[in-house]
Amino acid sequence: MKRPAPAHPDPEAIPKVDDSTLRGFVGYRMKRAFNVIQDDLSKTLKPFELRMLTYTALILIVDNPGLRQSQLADAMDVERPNLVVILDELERRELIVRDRVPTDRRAYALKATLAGRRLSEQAVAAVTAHEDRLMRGLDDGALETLRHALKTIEARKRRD
Amino acid sequence: MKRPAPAHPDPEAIPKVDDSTLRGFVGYRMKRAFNVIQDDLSKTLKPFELRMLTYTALILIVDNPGLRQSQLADAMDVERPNLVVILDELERRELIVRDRVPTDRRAYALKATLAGRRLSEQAVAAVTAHEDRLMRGLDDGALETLRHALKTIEARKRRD
DNA sequence: TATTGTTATACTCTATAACTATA
DNA sequence: TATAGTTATAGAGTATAACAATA
Repeated sequence: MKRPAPAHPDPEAIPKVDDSTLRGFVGYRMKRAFNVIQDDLSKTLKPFELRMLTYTALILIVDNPGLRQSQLADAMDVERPNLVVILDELERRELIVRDRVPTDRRAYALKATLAGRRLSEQAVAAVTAHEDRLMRGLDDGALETLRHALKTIEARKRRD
Repeated sequence: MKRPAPAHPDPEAIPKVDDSTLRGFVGYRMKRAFNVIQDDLSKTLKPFELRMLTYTALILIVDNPGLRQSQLADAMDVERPNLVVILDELERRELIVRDRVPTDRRAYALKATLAGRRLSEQAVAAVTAHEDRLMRGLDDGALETLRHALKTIEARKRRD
């Protein structure tokens, strides 16, 4: 019986889409690179039932005990309302607590529980392995230049 | 022995949130840098009533006349259904047309109209200026290293 | 049977306005 | 009045299943 033709019998038969105009832009390349990182990060965090946002929030709370929600929202560059559901999820899983601040009863002091600190430790180890995997092929000099370039771009942030 | 001298003796100076753990990850820096690029790009494209996705689609259609929707979706790394509304918008604005392919009546050959080519030309010029602004401060060597690093990361894409 | 484009749907991320309880 | 956290809501972006027309 006739087998269906192989997907790519001839490399010339599948003309690659020309994205040379877009390739000229760092933003285009960064979006594509970040998509790869994000995809791999999601898979890395899956076993811990964490997403990028819940992971980021957890680490920042572990590293900054007593943080207010508004400070965390500011640090994460998200609006306050969007943080609520993220913290609800971490609190429900008993990874963090929202302690009332005695001196300002409007605010909460965010703290990680022991379980939260343990999970963050494991997650950081997994994400470190994920980064090592993705950055393989870049030497120390290239990595340092990359970090510096990203910091420079971040510093161009508009506040209008 | 120097004390860490505060920039100005401001008692209201809020302590910065410590994100040193996250700063260790390129992914975190890239998300923050990309947010800045995306914000600025949105403002840059606003006068043309384009978003990142409609802009990307338009450029690829201009540069690849006759492209199929499935090829474009593949090139843009989006699922086919999500492309439909993007193309609907470009078609409604008469920037592109969906021509039937005579040899395969299931498919559409995407082509930019004259208006589409003109708009894409203007948009590319504006985005070029936006990139020049954002990348200011990076010398040619750093930029080249950045491009290469992003390509290397993109190439780590998983296909599972 | 497989593929192209489509519809319907759902989930995540993000942004704004308005509310509450404090200050 | 102003601020911290919340609720409600809406708009993007993304992913999957299922369908009609065509191969």
